[in-house]
Amino acid sequence: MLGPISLANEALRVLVSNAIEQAIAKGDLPAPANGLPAFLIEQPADPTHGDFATNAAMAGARCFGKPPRVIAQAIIDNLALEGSHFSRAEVAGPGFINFFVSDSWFANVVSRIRTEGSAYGRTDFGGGKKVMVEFVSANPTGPMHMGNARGAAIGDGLAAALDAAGYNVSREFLINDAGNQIEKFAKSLEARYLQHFQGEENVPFPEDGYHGADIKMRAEQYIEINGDTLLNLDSAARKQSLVEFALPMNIEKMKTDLARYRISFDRWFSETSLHESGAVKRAVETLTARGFTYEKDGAIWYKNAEVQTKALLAQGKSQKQIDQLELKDDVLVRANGFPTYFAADIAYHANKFIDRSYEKCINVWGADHHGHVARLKCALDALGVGGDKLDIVLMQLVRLTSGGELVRMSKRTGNAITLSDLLDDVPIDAARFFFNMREPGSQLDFDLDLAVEQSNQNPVYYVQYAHARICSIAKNLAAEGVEPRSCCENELLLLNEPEERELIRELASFPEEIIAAAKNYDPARLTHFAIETATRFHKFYNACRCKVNDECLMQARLNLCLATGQTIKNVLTMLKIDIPETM
RNA sequence: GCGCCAGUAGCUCAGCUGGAUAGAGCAACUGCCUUCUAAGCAGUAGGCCAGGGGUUCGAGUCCCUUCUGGCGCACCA
Repeated sequence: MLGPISLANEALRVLVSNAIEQAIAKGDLPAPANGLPAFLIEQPADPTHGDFATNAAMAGARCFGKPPRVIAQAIIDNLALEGSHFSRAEVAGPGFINFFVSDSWFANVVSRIRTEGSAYGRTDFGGGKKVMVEFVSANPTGPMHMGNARGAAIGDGLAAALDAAGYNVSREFLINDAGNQIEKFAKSLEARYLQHFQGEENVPFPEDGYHGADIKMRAEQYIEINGDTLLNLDSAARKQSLVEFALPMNIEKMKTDLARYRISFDRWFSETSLHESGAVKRAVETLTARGFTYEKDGAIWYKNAEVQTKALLAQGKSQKQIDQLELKDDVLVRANGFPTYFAADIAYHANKFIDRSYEKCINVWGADHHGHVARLKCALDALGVGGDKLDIVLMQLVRLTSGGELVRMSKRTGNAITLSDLLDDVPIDAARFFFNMREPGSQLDFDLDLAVEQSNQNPVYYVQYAHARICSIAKNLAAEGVEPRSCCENELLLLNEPEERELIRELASFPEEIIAAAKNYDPARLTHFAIETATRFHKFYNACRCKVNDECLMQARLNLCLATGQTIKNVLTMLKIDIPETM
């Protein structure tokens, strides 16, 4: 089932195509040599230009060898609009053909929303395709930061859009509980532990260690429970005990923070499990068997330069352009026998696509990882997995501002602001909405003051307010004994004020907006839609009263209000934002 | 040096994959509550879409180039 806009689009495409063929058959237009021109159906920004428009006449100017306006008239003369959702068509501007939908189309939109209820907006566009969105995947050695907060909101919003667009979606968090940063974590914990007993000045802190207060806190927590029992152990055993104590606590903290942020993952996937199961080893072996590795300086290397060069040549890049990239090979297994993160990542994605048969995987990454994208995709091709099934959403970083100034540190802790700090200060609704207001690719300034402020400046309240107003209208009418009932088409046809039409038009675009959000990996479309819908409702509210003497008109407007409320509820539910009935 | 992302009103940003007179919000100014929530609405003002070339019926949108900013070019992840 498609949305009302798509249905009209498709119908219109057929009508215009038929009209062109009819015009040619009748001799109104010459038969083109190279087939019919490709044309677009679009929605004009200005409502006086109709509800839909096509550029068919302008697109066909060359192949028909006539001025666009003449072609447009020939198409209109051959249109068969009877029985369609369109009432009339006219030539406009340089040769657009503007179409006006019939009144019944608007009436149908309202009754459709009322019938579909919480399902309105959902389509089967995705055809149940199995997709995964992997997001956050924060380093478990410390607390989550603002970038994770944005990634969390974007990933969850994207997953919601894909779900509503008819995909079978899973949300996943990769726990990087292996590799070098865990070793750094261990060394840092050990140093803090020893410092507690032997004095800070007597125990050097590792230069590349984690200096955050959270490390010290975990060491102290360990001491509180287990005391000085680790002092007599060798370093390896000591570090193991500390990591086994601290890591689960950090992971648990991430889970509670994210739960507070209203995000739940279908799976928390452990990187360690890939090493333990032999999956990483197998991935390296497969690449070796396919001839994509070699040994040098005791390490196993992956022939990245060769594989990527081949891919770039296939894309039409010149050898000279490729030479400038100075592509380098990558280590898969270090000289000390430990696999690199790159090897683990290859194995992880093989696991997603082969072992778990995902048809598409989308990873939300910070922009600082972009250098990794092409490499990983090509490596998956080399492995025979199909790198084109992996898409990466690169998200630019977040800057916090307050009073127009950049905020770098939390006043409370003196450390970088964490997700936990953010959630203490900013309402969850505001945070979720804000982080989904900009497309992932643009840098984001997060204004702390604005997010906290409960005023008209804060768009999330603007949207919620529209819903609360609708609830209030229904409540007031109910108090006078007016209960909503379903309206017949003739009653809904009374909704013909410009503000009513504008509102309905916006509501009708919801399914398409969800599909666009899913297709473009841009959940910001959902917040934009929510704001635009609220705007049109507020305009309608000021122009049209629901409480009127004409019972039919009153019911029709009440139905429109309820349809609007339902739509706002549906979009806010996707974003996991509260839907208050009073404010 | 090479690559990726961006540059639109004083500020924060949209601009529906090339369409008609470039739009919102904030900040400034002017109006609208004895009738469904004024967290709202209506209006005024604000622009060389970073600069320059090109592609075509038509460019903020696509290509080339210069400038500016962010990020990246590890046996880190």
